Amino acid sequence: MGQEATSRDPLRRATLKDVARQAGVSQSTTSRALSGEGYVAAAVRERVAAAAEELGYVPHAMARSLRKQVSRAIGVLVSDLRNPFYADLAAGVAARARTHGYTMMLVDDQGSPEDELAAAQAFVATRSAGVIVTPLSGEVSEYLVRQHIPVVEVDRQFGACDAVVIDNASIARRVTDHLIALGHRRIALVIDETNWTTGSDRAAGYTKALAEAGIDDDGALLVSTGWDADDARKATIDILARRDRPTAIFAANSLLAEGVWRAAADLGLRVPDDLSVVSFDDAQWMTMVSPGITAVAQDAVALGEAAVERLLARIESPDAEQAIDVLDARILPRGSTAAPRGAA
Amino acid sequence: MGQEATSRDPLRRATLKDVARQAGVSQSTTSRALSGEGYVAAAVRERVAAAAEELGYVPHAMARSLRKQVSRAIGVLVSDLRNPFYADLAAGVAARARTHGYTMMLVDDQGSPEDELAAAQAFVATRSAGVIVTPLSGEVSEYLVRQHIPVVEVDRQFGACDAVVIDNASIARRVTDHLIALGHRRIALVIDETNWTTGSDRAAGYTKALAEAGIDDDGALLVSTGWDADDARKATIDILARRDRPTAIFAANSLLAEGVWRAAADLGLRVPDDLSVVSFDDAQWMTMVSPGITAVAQDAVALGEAAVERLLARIESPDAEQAIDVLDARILPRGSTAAPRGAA
DNA sequence: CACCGATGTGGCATCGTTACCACACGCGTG
DNA sequence: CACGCGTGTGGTAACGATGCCACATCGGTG
Repeated sequence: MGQEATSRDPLRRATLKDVARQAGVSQSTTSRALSGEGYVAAAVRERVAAAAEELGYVPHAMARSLRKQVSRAIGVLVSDLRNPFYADLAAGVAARARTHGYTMMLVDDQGSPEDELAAAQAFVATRSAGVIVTPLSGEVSEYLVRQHIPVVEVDRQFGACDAVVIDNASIARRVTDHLIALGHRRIALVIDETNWTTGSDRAAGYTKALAEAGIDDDGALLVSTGWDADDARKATIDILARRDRPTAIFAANSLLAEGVWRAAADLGLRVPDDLSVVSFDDAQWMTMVSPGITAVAQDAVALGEAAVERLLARIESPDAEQAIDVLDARILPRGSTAAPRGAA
Repeated sequence: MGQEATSRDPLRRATLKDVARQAGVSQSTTSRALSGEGYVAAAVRERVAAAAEELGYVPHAMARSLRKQVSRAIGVLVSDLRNPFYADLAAGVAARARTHGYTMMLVDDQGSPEDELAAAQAFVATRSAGVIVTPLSGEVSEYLVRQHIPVVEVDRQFGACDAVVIDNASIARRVTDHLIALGHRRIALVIDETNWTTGSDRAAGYTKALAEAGIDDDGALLVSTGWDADDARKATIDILARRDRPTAIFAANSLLAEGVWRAAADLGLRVPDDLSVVSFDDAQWMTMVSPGITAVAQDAVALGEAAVERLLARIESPDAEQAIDVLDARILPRGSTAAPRGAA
C-alpha cells in the first residue's frame, strides 16, 4: 500500500490545509475559526484550535501579508548601533512596536550612504508598513516617500516627512546661559559638524545666547573639529593654549566631551576650578569620574517610542499634514560647572 | 472611452506584471531577465531592465520567499539592547548578515521569558532562515529546533543547539591567577547569578585558580548579589567591613564593577593601593576614571559575526553535528591592579 | 406553505513571484 | 529532408492565506 493521501511530511511545517484536514473542515472554515472573523460553530472552533495546537501550526506571516496587502513590520535604520544613543533609540522603538503588534527590522548603516539606500530598498522589498530613520541625507526619506512608504526622521531632519527631534537650539541656549550665569564670558563650543540640523541648531543656540548676553567674540571660540574623541582632544588642547583661553567648554556631544575631558587631564587642569565642562548628551562615564560632568540628557528611548507613535499615526492617515514632534531634554547639573576662578 | 486596459494606478507599487507589460514581454521572461536565470536575449534583458527602472520596480521579497520557500531574513533575540554588550553583538550580526545578503529582524526581550517565546513565535511566523539568541532558558532553542529552524545560542548556552561563547572558566582563572601572582591571597568574587553557563563558569574558574594556588577559604569570599550596580555596591561595602577584608575584588561583569568602584569611593579606599579591582567585561568608563580599571575585553562584535557564520553553516548543512565555537577574550591590564600594600 | 433572516459552511480567485513545461525558431548533421 | 540541439519565449500551476460569494439549514412569520 502506498503513501496515504492524508499523510504529511513531518519535516514540512504545518499549513492551514493540514489543520483543515486534521479538523475535518474546509480551509475557509479553518481560517475563520483561527482568525475569529465570521461565523463558526463553537464546536468546530474548538476542534480546529485543537488540531492547530496538535500540529504546532504557526500561520505564515508572509503569505498573510501578501494576501492582505499589509505588513506588520516596521523598518528601523540607524547610523551606528554601537553608539548608545542609537541603541537606546532602537530599544525604545522595539518596545513600543511590540506593544502595537509590530515586529522590527533593524539595519545599521555604519554611516555609509550607500548602505543606507540599500537598506531603504530592502524595506521596500519587504513592503514594510513604515520606516524610522536617523538619516544621513535627505535621500532616504525622499526615496521612501516616492515609494509611498510612511517615514519618520529622528534626531535630525531633512524635511521631506514627519520627524521626532529635540529642540537643540533652545537647549544649547539654556546650557550656554547656565555658563554665562555662573560668570563665564569666554565660552568655547567644540563641535564636529554643522551640516545636520542637530549640529547647526546647537551652534545657533550657543551663538544666540552669547549675542543676547552682549558677548561678542565673532565666533572665535566656536571650534570645528573631527568627529572622534581624539580630534576633540587635540582641538581642545589648541584652544586652551591661547592667551585668552576659555574658562568653560561646551562639548556638542558626548564623544567630543570625552576628548575635552582628556585634554584637561593632559594639561593638568582641574575641573571645574580651572575649566568648566558641559556636554550635550549624557554618557555613563560622566557619573563615574569626579567631578561628574554636567550634561544634557536626551531620552533616546522616549525618542524611539515617540517615533513609533508618529509613524503609526501616519500609517493610519497617510494624507495628514506633516508633523514634527519636539521632545524636551533635561540639563543634569553635576560637578563640572562652577564660577570661573577670577569671578565673584 | 473608458479606462485603458494597460493603465496602472500610480499609487499602487509596480509589480512584475507591470514591468512585463511595459517591456512588451511575458511575466516569465521578465522574471528570467531580472533574476538572470535562464535564457533571455540580450536586447530583451535591456528592455526589461529599462522598464523596471522606469517604474521604480522593487521585487516583493515576501512573494518571492513564499514561492521559493526560503527566506533571507535572520532573527536576532537579545536580552537588552541598552546594554552595550548586546548592542555590539547585534551590530556584529547586522554587519555580517548584510555582507551575506541577509536582513535582520531584531527583538529585545527585556529579560522576559514570555516576550522571548513570543519573539520566537514571530520568527517562525516569518519563516526566518535562522535565529541567533542570547537565551534566558533552554526553552527558546528547544522550541525553534522542534520547528526545524536553525538556532545559535550566544554568550550562554543551554545545549540544544549550536553555540558561540567565550571560555569563561579559563579566562576567569587567568584573571584570578593574575591577582594571585601580584601577591593577593584574599580575593573576593562579586557575582550576580550562577545559573547560566556564563556565571557558573566564571565562578568555577575563580574557584579553581584559588584551589590550585593552595588558597582555601571555603568560598567565603564568593559573594552572590543582585544584578544591578547598587546591589553590588552594598554587597561590596559589607565584605570590606569584614575583619579579614579582601585585598582584591573580581567583579563578574561591568555593572557589578561599577558597584565595586562606587563602594571603594564611598569608603575612601584608594585603588589600587588599598584595593585592587578587576572587571569581567570592559566598559567605556573604565578608561576614563583614574586609575583605569583592569578588565576582560570580550569582543561582542566578533561574537555576533561568528554567530552569523555558524548559523549560515548550519543552514547550509542542517544535519551536521552540533558545533560550539569558543572565542578568546583579552585581559587589559590598567592601573587598578597592583600588589597588596603589605606585600613585597 | 412560501418566504425571510440568521447562522454556518465550502469553493474559488487572488496577492506577486518563480519553476516547470511546452513550444517555436534556426542551424548543422546524418 | 528528417532529426536533434541550442536558444529563446510564453502559459500555467503552485507557494499559504484570506475574503467574497453561493449555498445549505433552521426557526419563525405573514
